[in-house]
Amino acid sequence: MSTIREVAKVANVSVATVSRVMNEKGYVSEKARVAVLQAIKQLDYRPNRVARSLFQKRSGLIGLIVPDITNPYFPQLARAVEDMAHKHGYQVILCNTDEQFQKEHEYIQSLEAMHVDGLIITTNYSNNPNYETIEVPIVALDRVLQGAIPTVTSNGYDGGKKAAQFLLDHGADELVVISGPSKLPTIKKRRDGFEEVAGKHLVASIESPFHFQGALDAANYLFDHYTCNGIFAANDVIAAATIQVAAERGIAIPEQLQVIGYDGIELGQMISPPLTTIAQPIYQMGELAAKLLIQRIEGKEIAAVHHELTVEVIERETTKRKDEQI
Amino acid sequence: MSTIREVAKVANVSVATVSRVMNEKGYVSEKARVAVLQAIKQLDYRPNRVARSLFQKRSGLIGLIVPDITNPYFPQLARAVEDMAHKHGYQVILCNTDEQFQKEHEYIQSLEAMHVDGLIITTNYSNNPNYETIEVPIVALDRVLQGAIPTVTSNGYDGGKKAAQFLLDHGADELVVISGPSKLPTIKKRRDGFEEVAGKHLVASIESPFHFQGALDAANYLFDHYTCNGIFAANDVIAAATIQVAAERGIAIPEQLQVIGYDGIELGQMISPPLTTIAQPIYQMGELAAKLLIQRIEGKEIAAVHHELTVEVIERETTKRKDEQI
DNA sequence: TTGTACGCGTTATCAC
DNA sequence: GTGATAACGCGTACAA
Repeated sequence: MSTIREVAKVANVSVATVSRVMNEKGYVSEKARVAVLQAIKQLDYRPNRVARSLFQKRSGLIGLIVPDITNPYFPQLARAVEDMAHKHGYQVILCNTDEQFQKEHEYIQSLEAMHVDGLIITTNYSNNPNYETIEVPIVALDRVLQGAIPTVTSNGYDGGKKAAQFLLDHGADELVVISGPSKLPTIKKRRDGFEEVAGKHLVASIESPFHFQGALDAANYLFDHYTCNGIFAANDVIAAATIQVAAERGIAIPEQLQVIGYDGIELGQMISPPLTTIAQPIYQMGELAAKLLIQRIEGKEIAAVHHELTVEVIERETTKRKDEQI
Repeated sequence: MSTIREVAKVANVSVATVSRVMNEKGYVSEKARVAVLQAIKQLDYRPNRVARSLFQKRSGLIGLIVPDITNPYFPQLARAVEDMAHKHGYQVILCNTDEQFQKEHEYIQSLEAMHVDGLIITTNYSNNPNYETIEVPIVALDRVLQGAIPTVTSNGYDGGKKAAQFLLDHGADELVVISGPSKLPTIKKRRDGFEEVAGKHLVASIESPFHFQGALDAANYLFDHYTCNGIFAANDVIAAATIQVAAERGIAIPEQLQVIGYDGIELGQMISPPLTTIAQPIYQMGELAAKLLIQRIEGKEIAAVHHELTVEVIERETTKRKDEQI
């Protein structure tokens, strides 16, 4: 890899001139310009981003911290973040915390030490007081962080209410919610909204991990202990596990049991029957988070507001048709 | 963020001493050591990785280039790579090429310019002659690159053969393979293996994109033009789409049609009926690729060999039981 | 219009 | 044992 000095030598100018040509700053004669351009091409010169970062104190890197990349929700989010970042000339460093506080902490330290320009965080631990001490700009995505940190989520409370209303409207009257870990505020809201509308029709409210294997256990527990005809799962993976277990037990969906998920990931279309779900605008959420972050990075003061995007029901085949319910 | 100079000042020593303490190199008196440690703690000093990279010419970063992170196969791979990298003190930069040559090229340039220590590449374009000119160590994962580049794949040829044999053994005698883009050598092998064993039982061989939507189209095309009772899909996503379309058309699986996928991603367990598939050792592949890369980075000369891991059939419910077939 | 020289934060090589 | 000091490659005052 050649350096700016070699280019200067080949072009018979000084490094300053090369730099000026590269960054299109300051005056440089046409003759020098073409000589430099020529030399750059000849040597396949690309500026060393490390040295540049050191000087400029910006790295062009955005850290994206997710709890579990094998949960398909996060790749879709990551994809949106990456697209937007790429569009603005940033690169994304993706880190997996495994839901472990320790790993999250390590990654944040590490990313700060490598001078990322900003951080998008989709994990949170209520007992973590550190976010306020982080010097780089942060945006929280899908989860809510303490402190004055801009946040992007979907309206889970409304989503929960819509799910309950939808099930009731379609003839289910014994409702269950399989929530995720309720220590996550965004998750708790989904359950709260659901329970409020479900009212006296609520049969049970249980918790499940987000990963498929754990959700299978939760679903088995549910069917062992309760009977119901309408289930709201806190995410689509849990819904898929629920459907899987129902199928094993010979419970007909949607005839005997209606299921509605949350997220709107592609998985919902892949399973049979295709999943009715409360869809978050995942791509927009990722884009918005990235956009907010980049604005902050580039100096615009943005309010530490909470952006709560609306969700909508996508009706597929794990719920009854309106005309079937009668 | 405080610098080494500030630490030196607080501890009343020179920066050299601080550096020695940090890196545990060279002699330093116990008294100086505790003073430095004390100062480091007090200032919450962490060395600037950018400056360190500039000097050492290593960044502690590994670039991982994938074609599509929303295809669940790649997150599982990424997860393995990341775990192994993390274990050795490296961080992973994940980049999405969208199967576009242009983006891949940009990312590689960019990653080189930021002095990543190595590259793991899971995309390839037969018309890309550039890999040989890249200066950092490279390992190819799941795809085969030209030039003397170590490669990790699964034995797709054997996988294809196993799939055909399995279908034949379970009573299917009109076989179809829905392959992925055949310009990818690893994909082509799966098809070749299948076709060889299928022999005169092969009814059709069609191609499909890897993403779900495209695979739906391919499956519809298939059912419009051919009849068959055994399908081998080049990956699990295509298999899921095929099953979806079959369900829509009222084709009973596995009674009328048996389906076998390839990959062994978690999705296979999530769909109904659960998917019989040729499982790659995904996690091991990711680990191995990362391990090979790190070995090369750290100076060990490793042969540019092709590591081809074995695959195995995971029998689930999209194929008939042996005892049912009669 | 162009070149010299310095600083960014770190590590390594010398003298002391 | 320890402290100056010279790199690493880049960008930019400032002088020419």
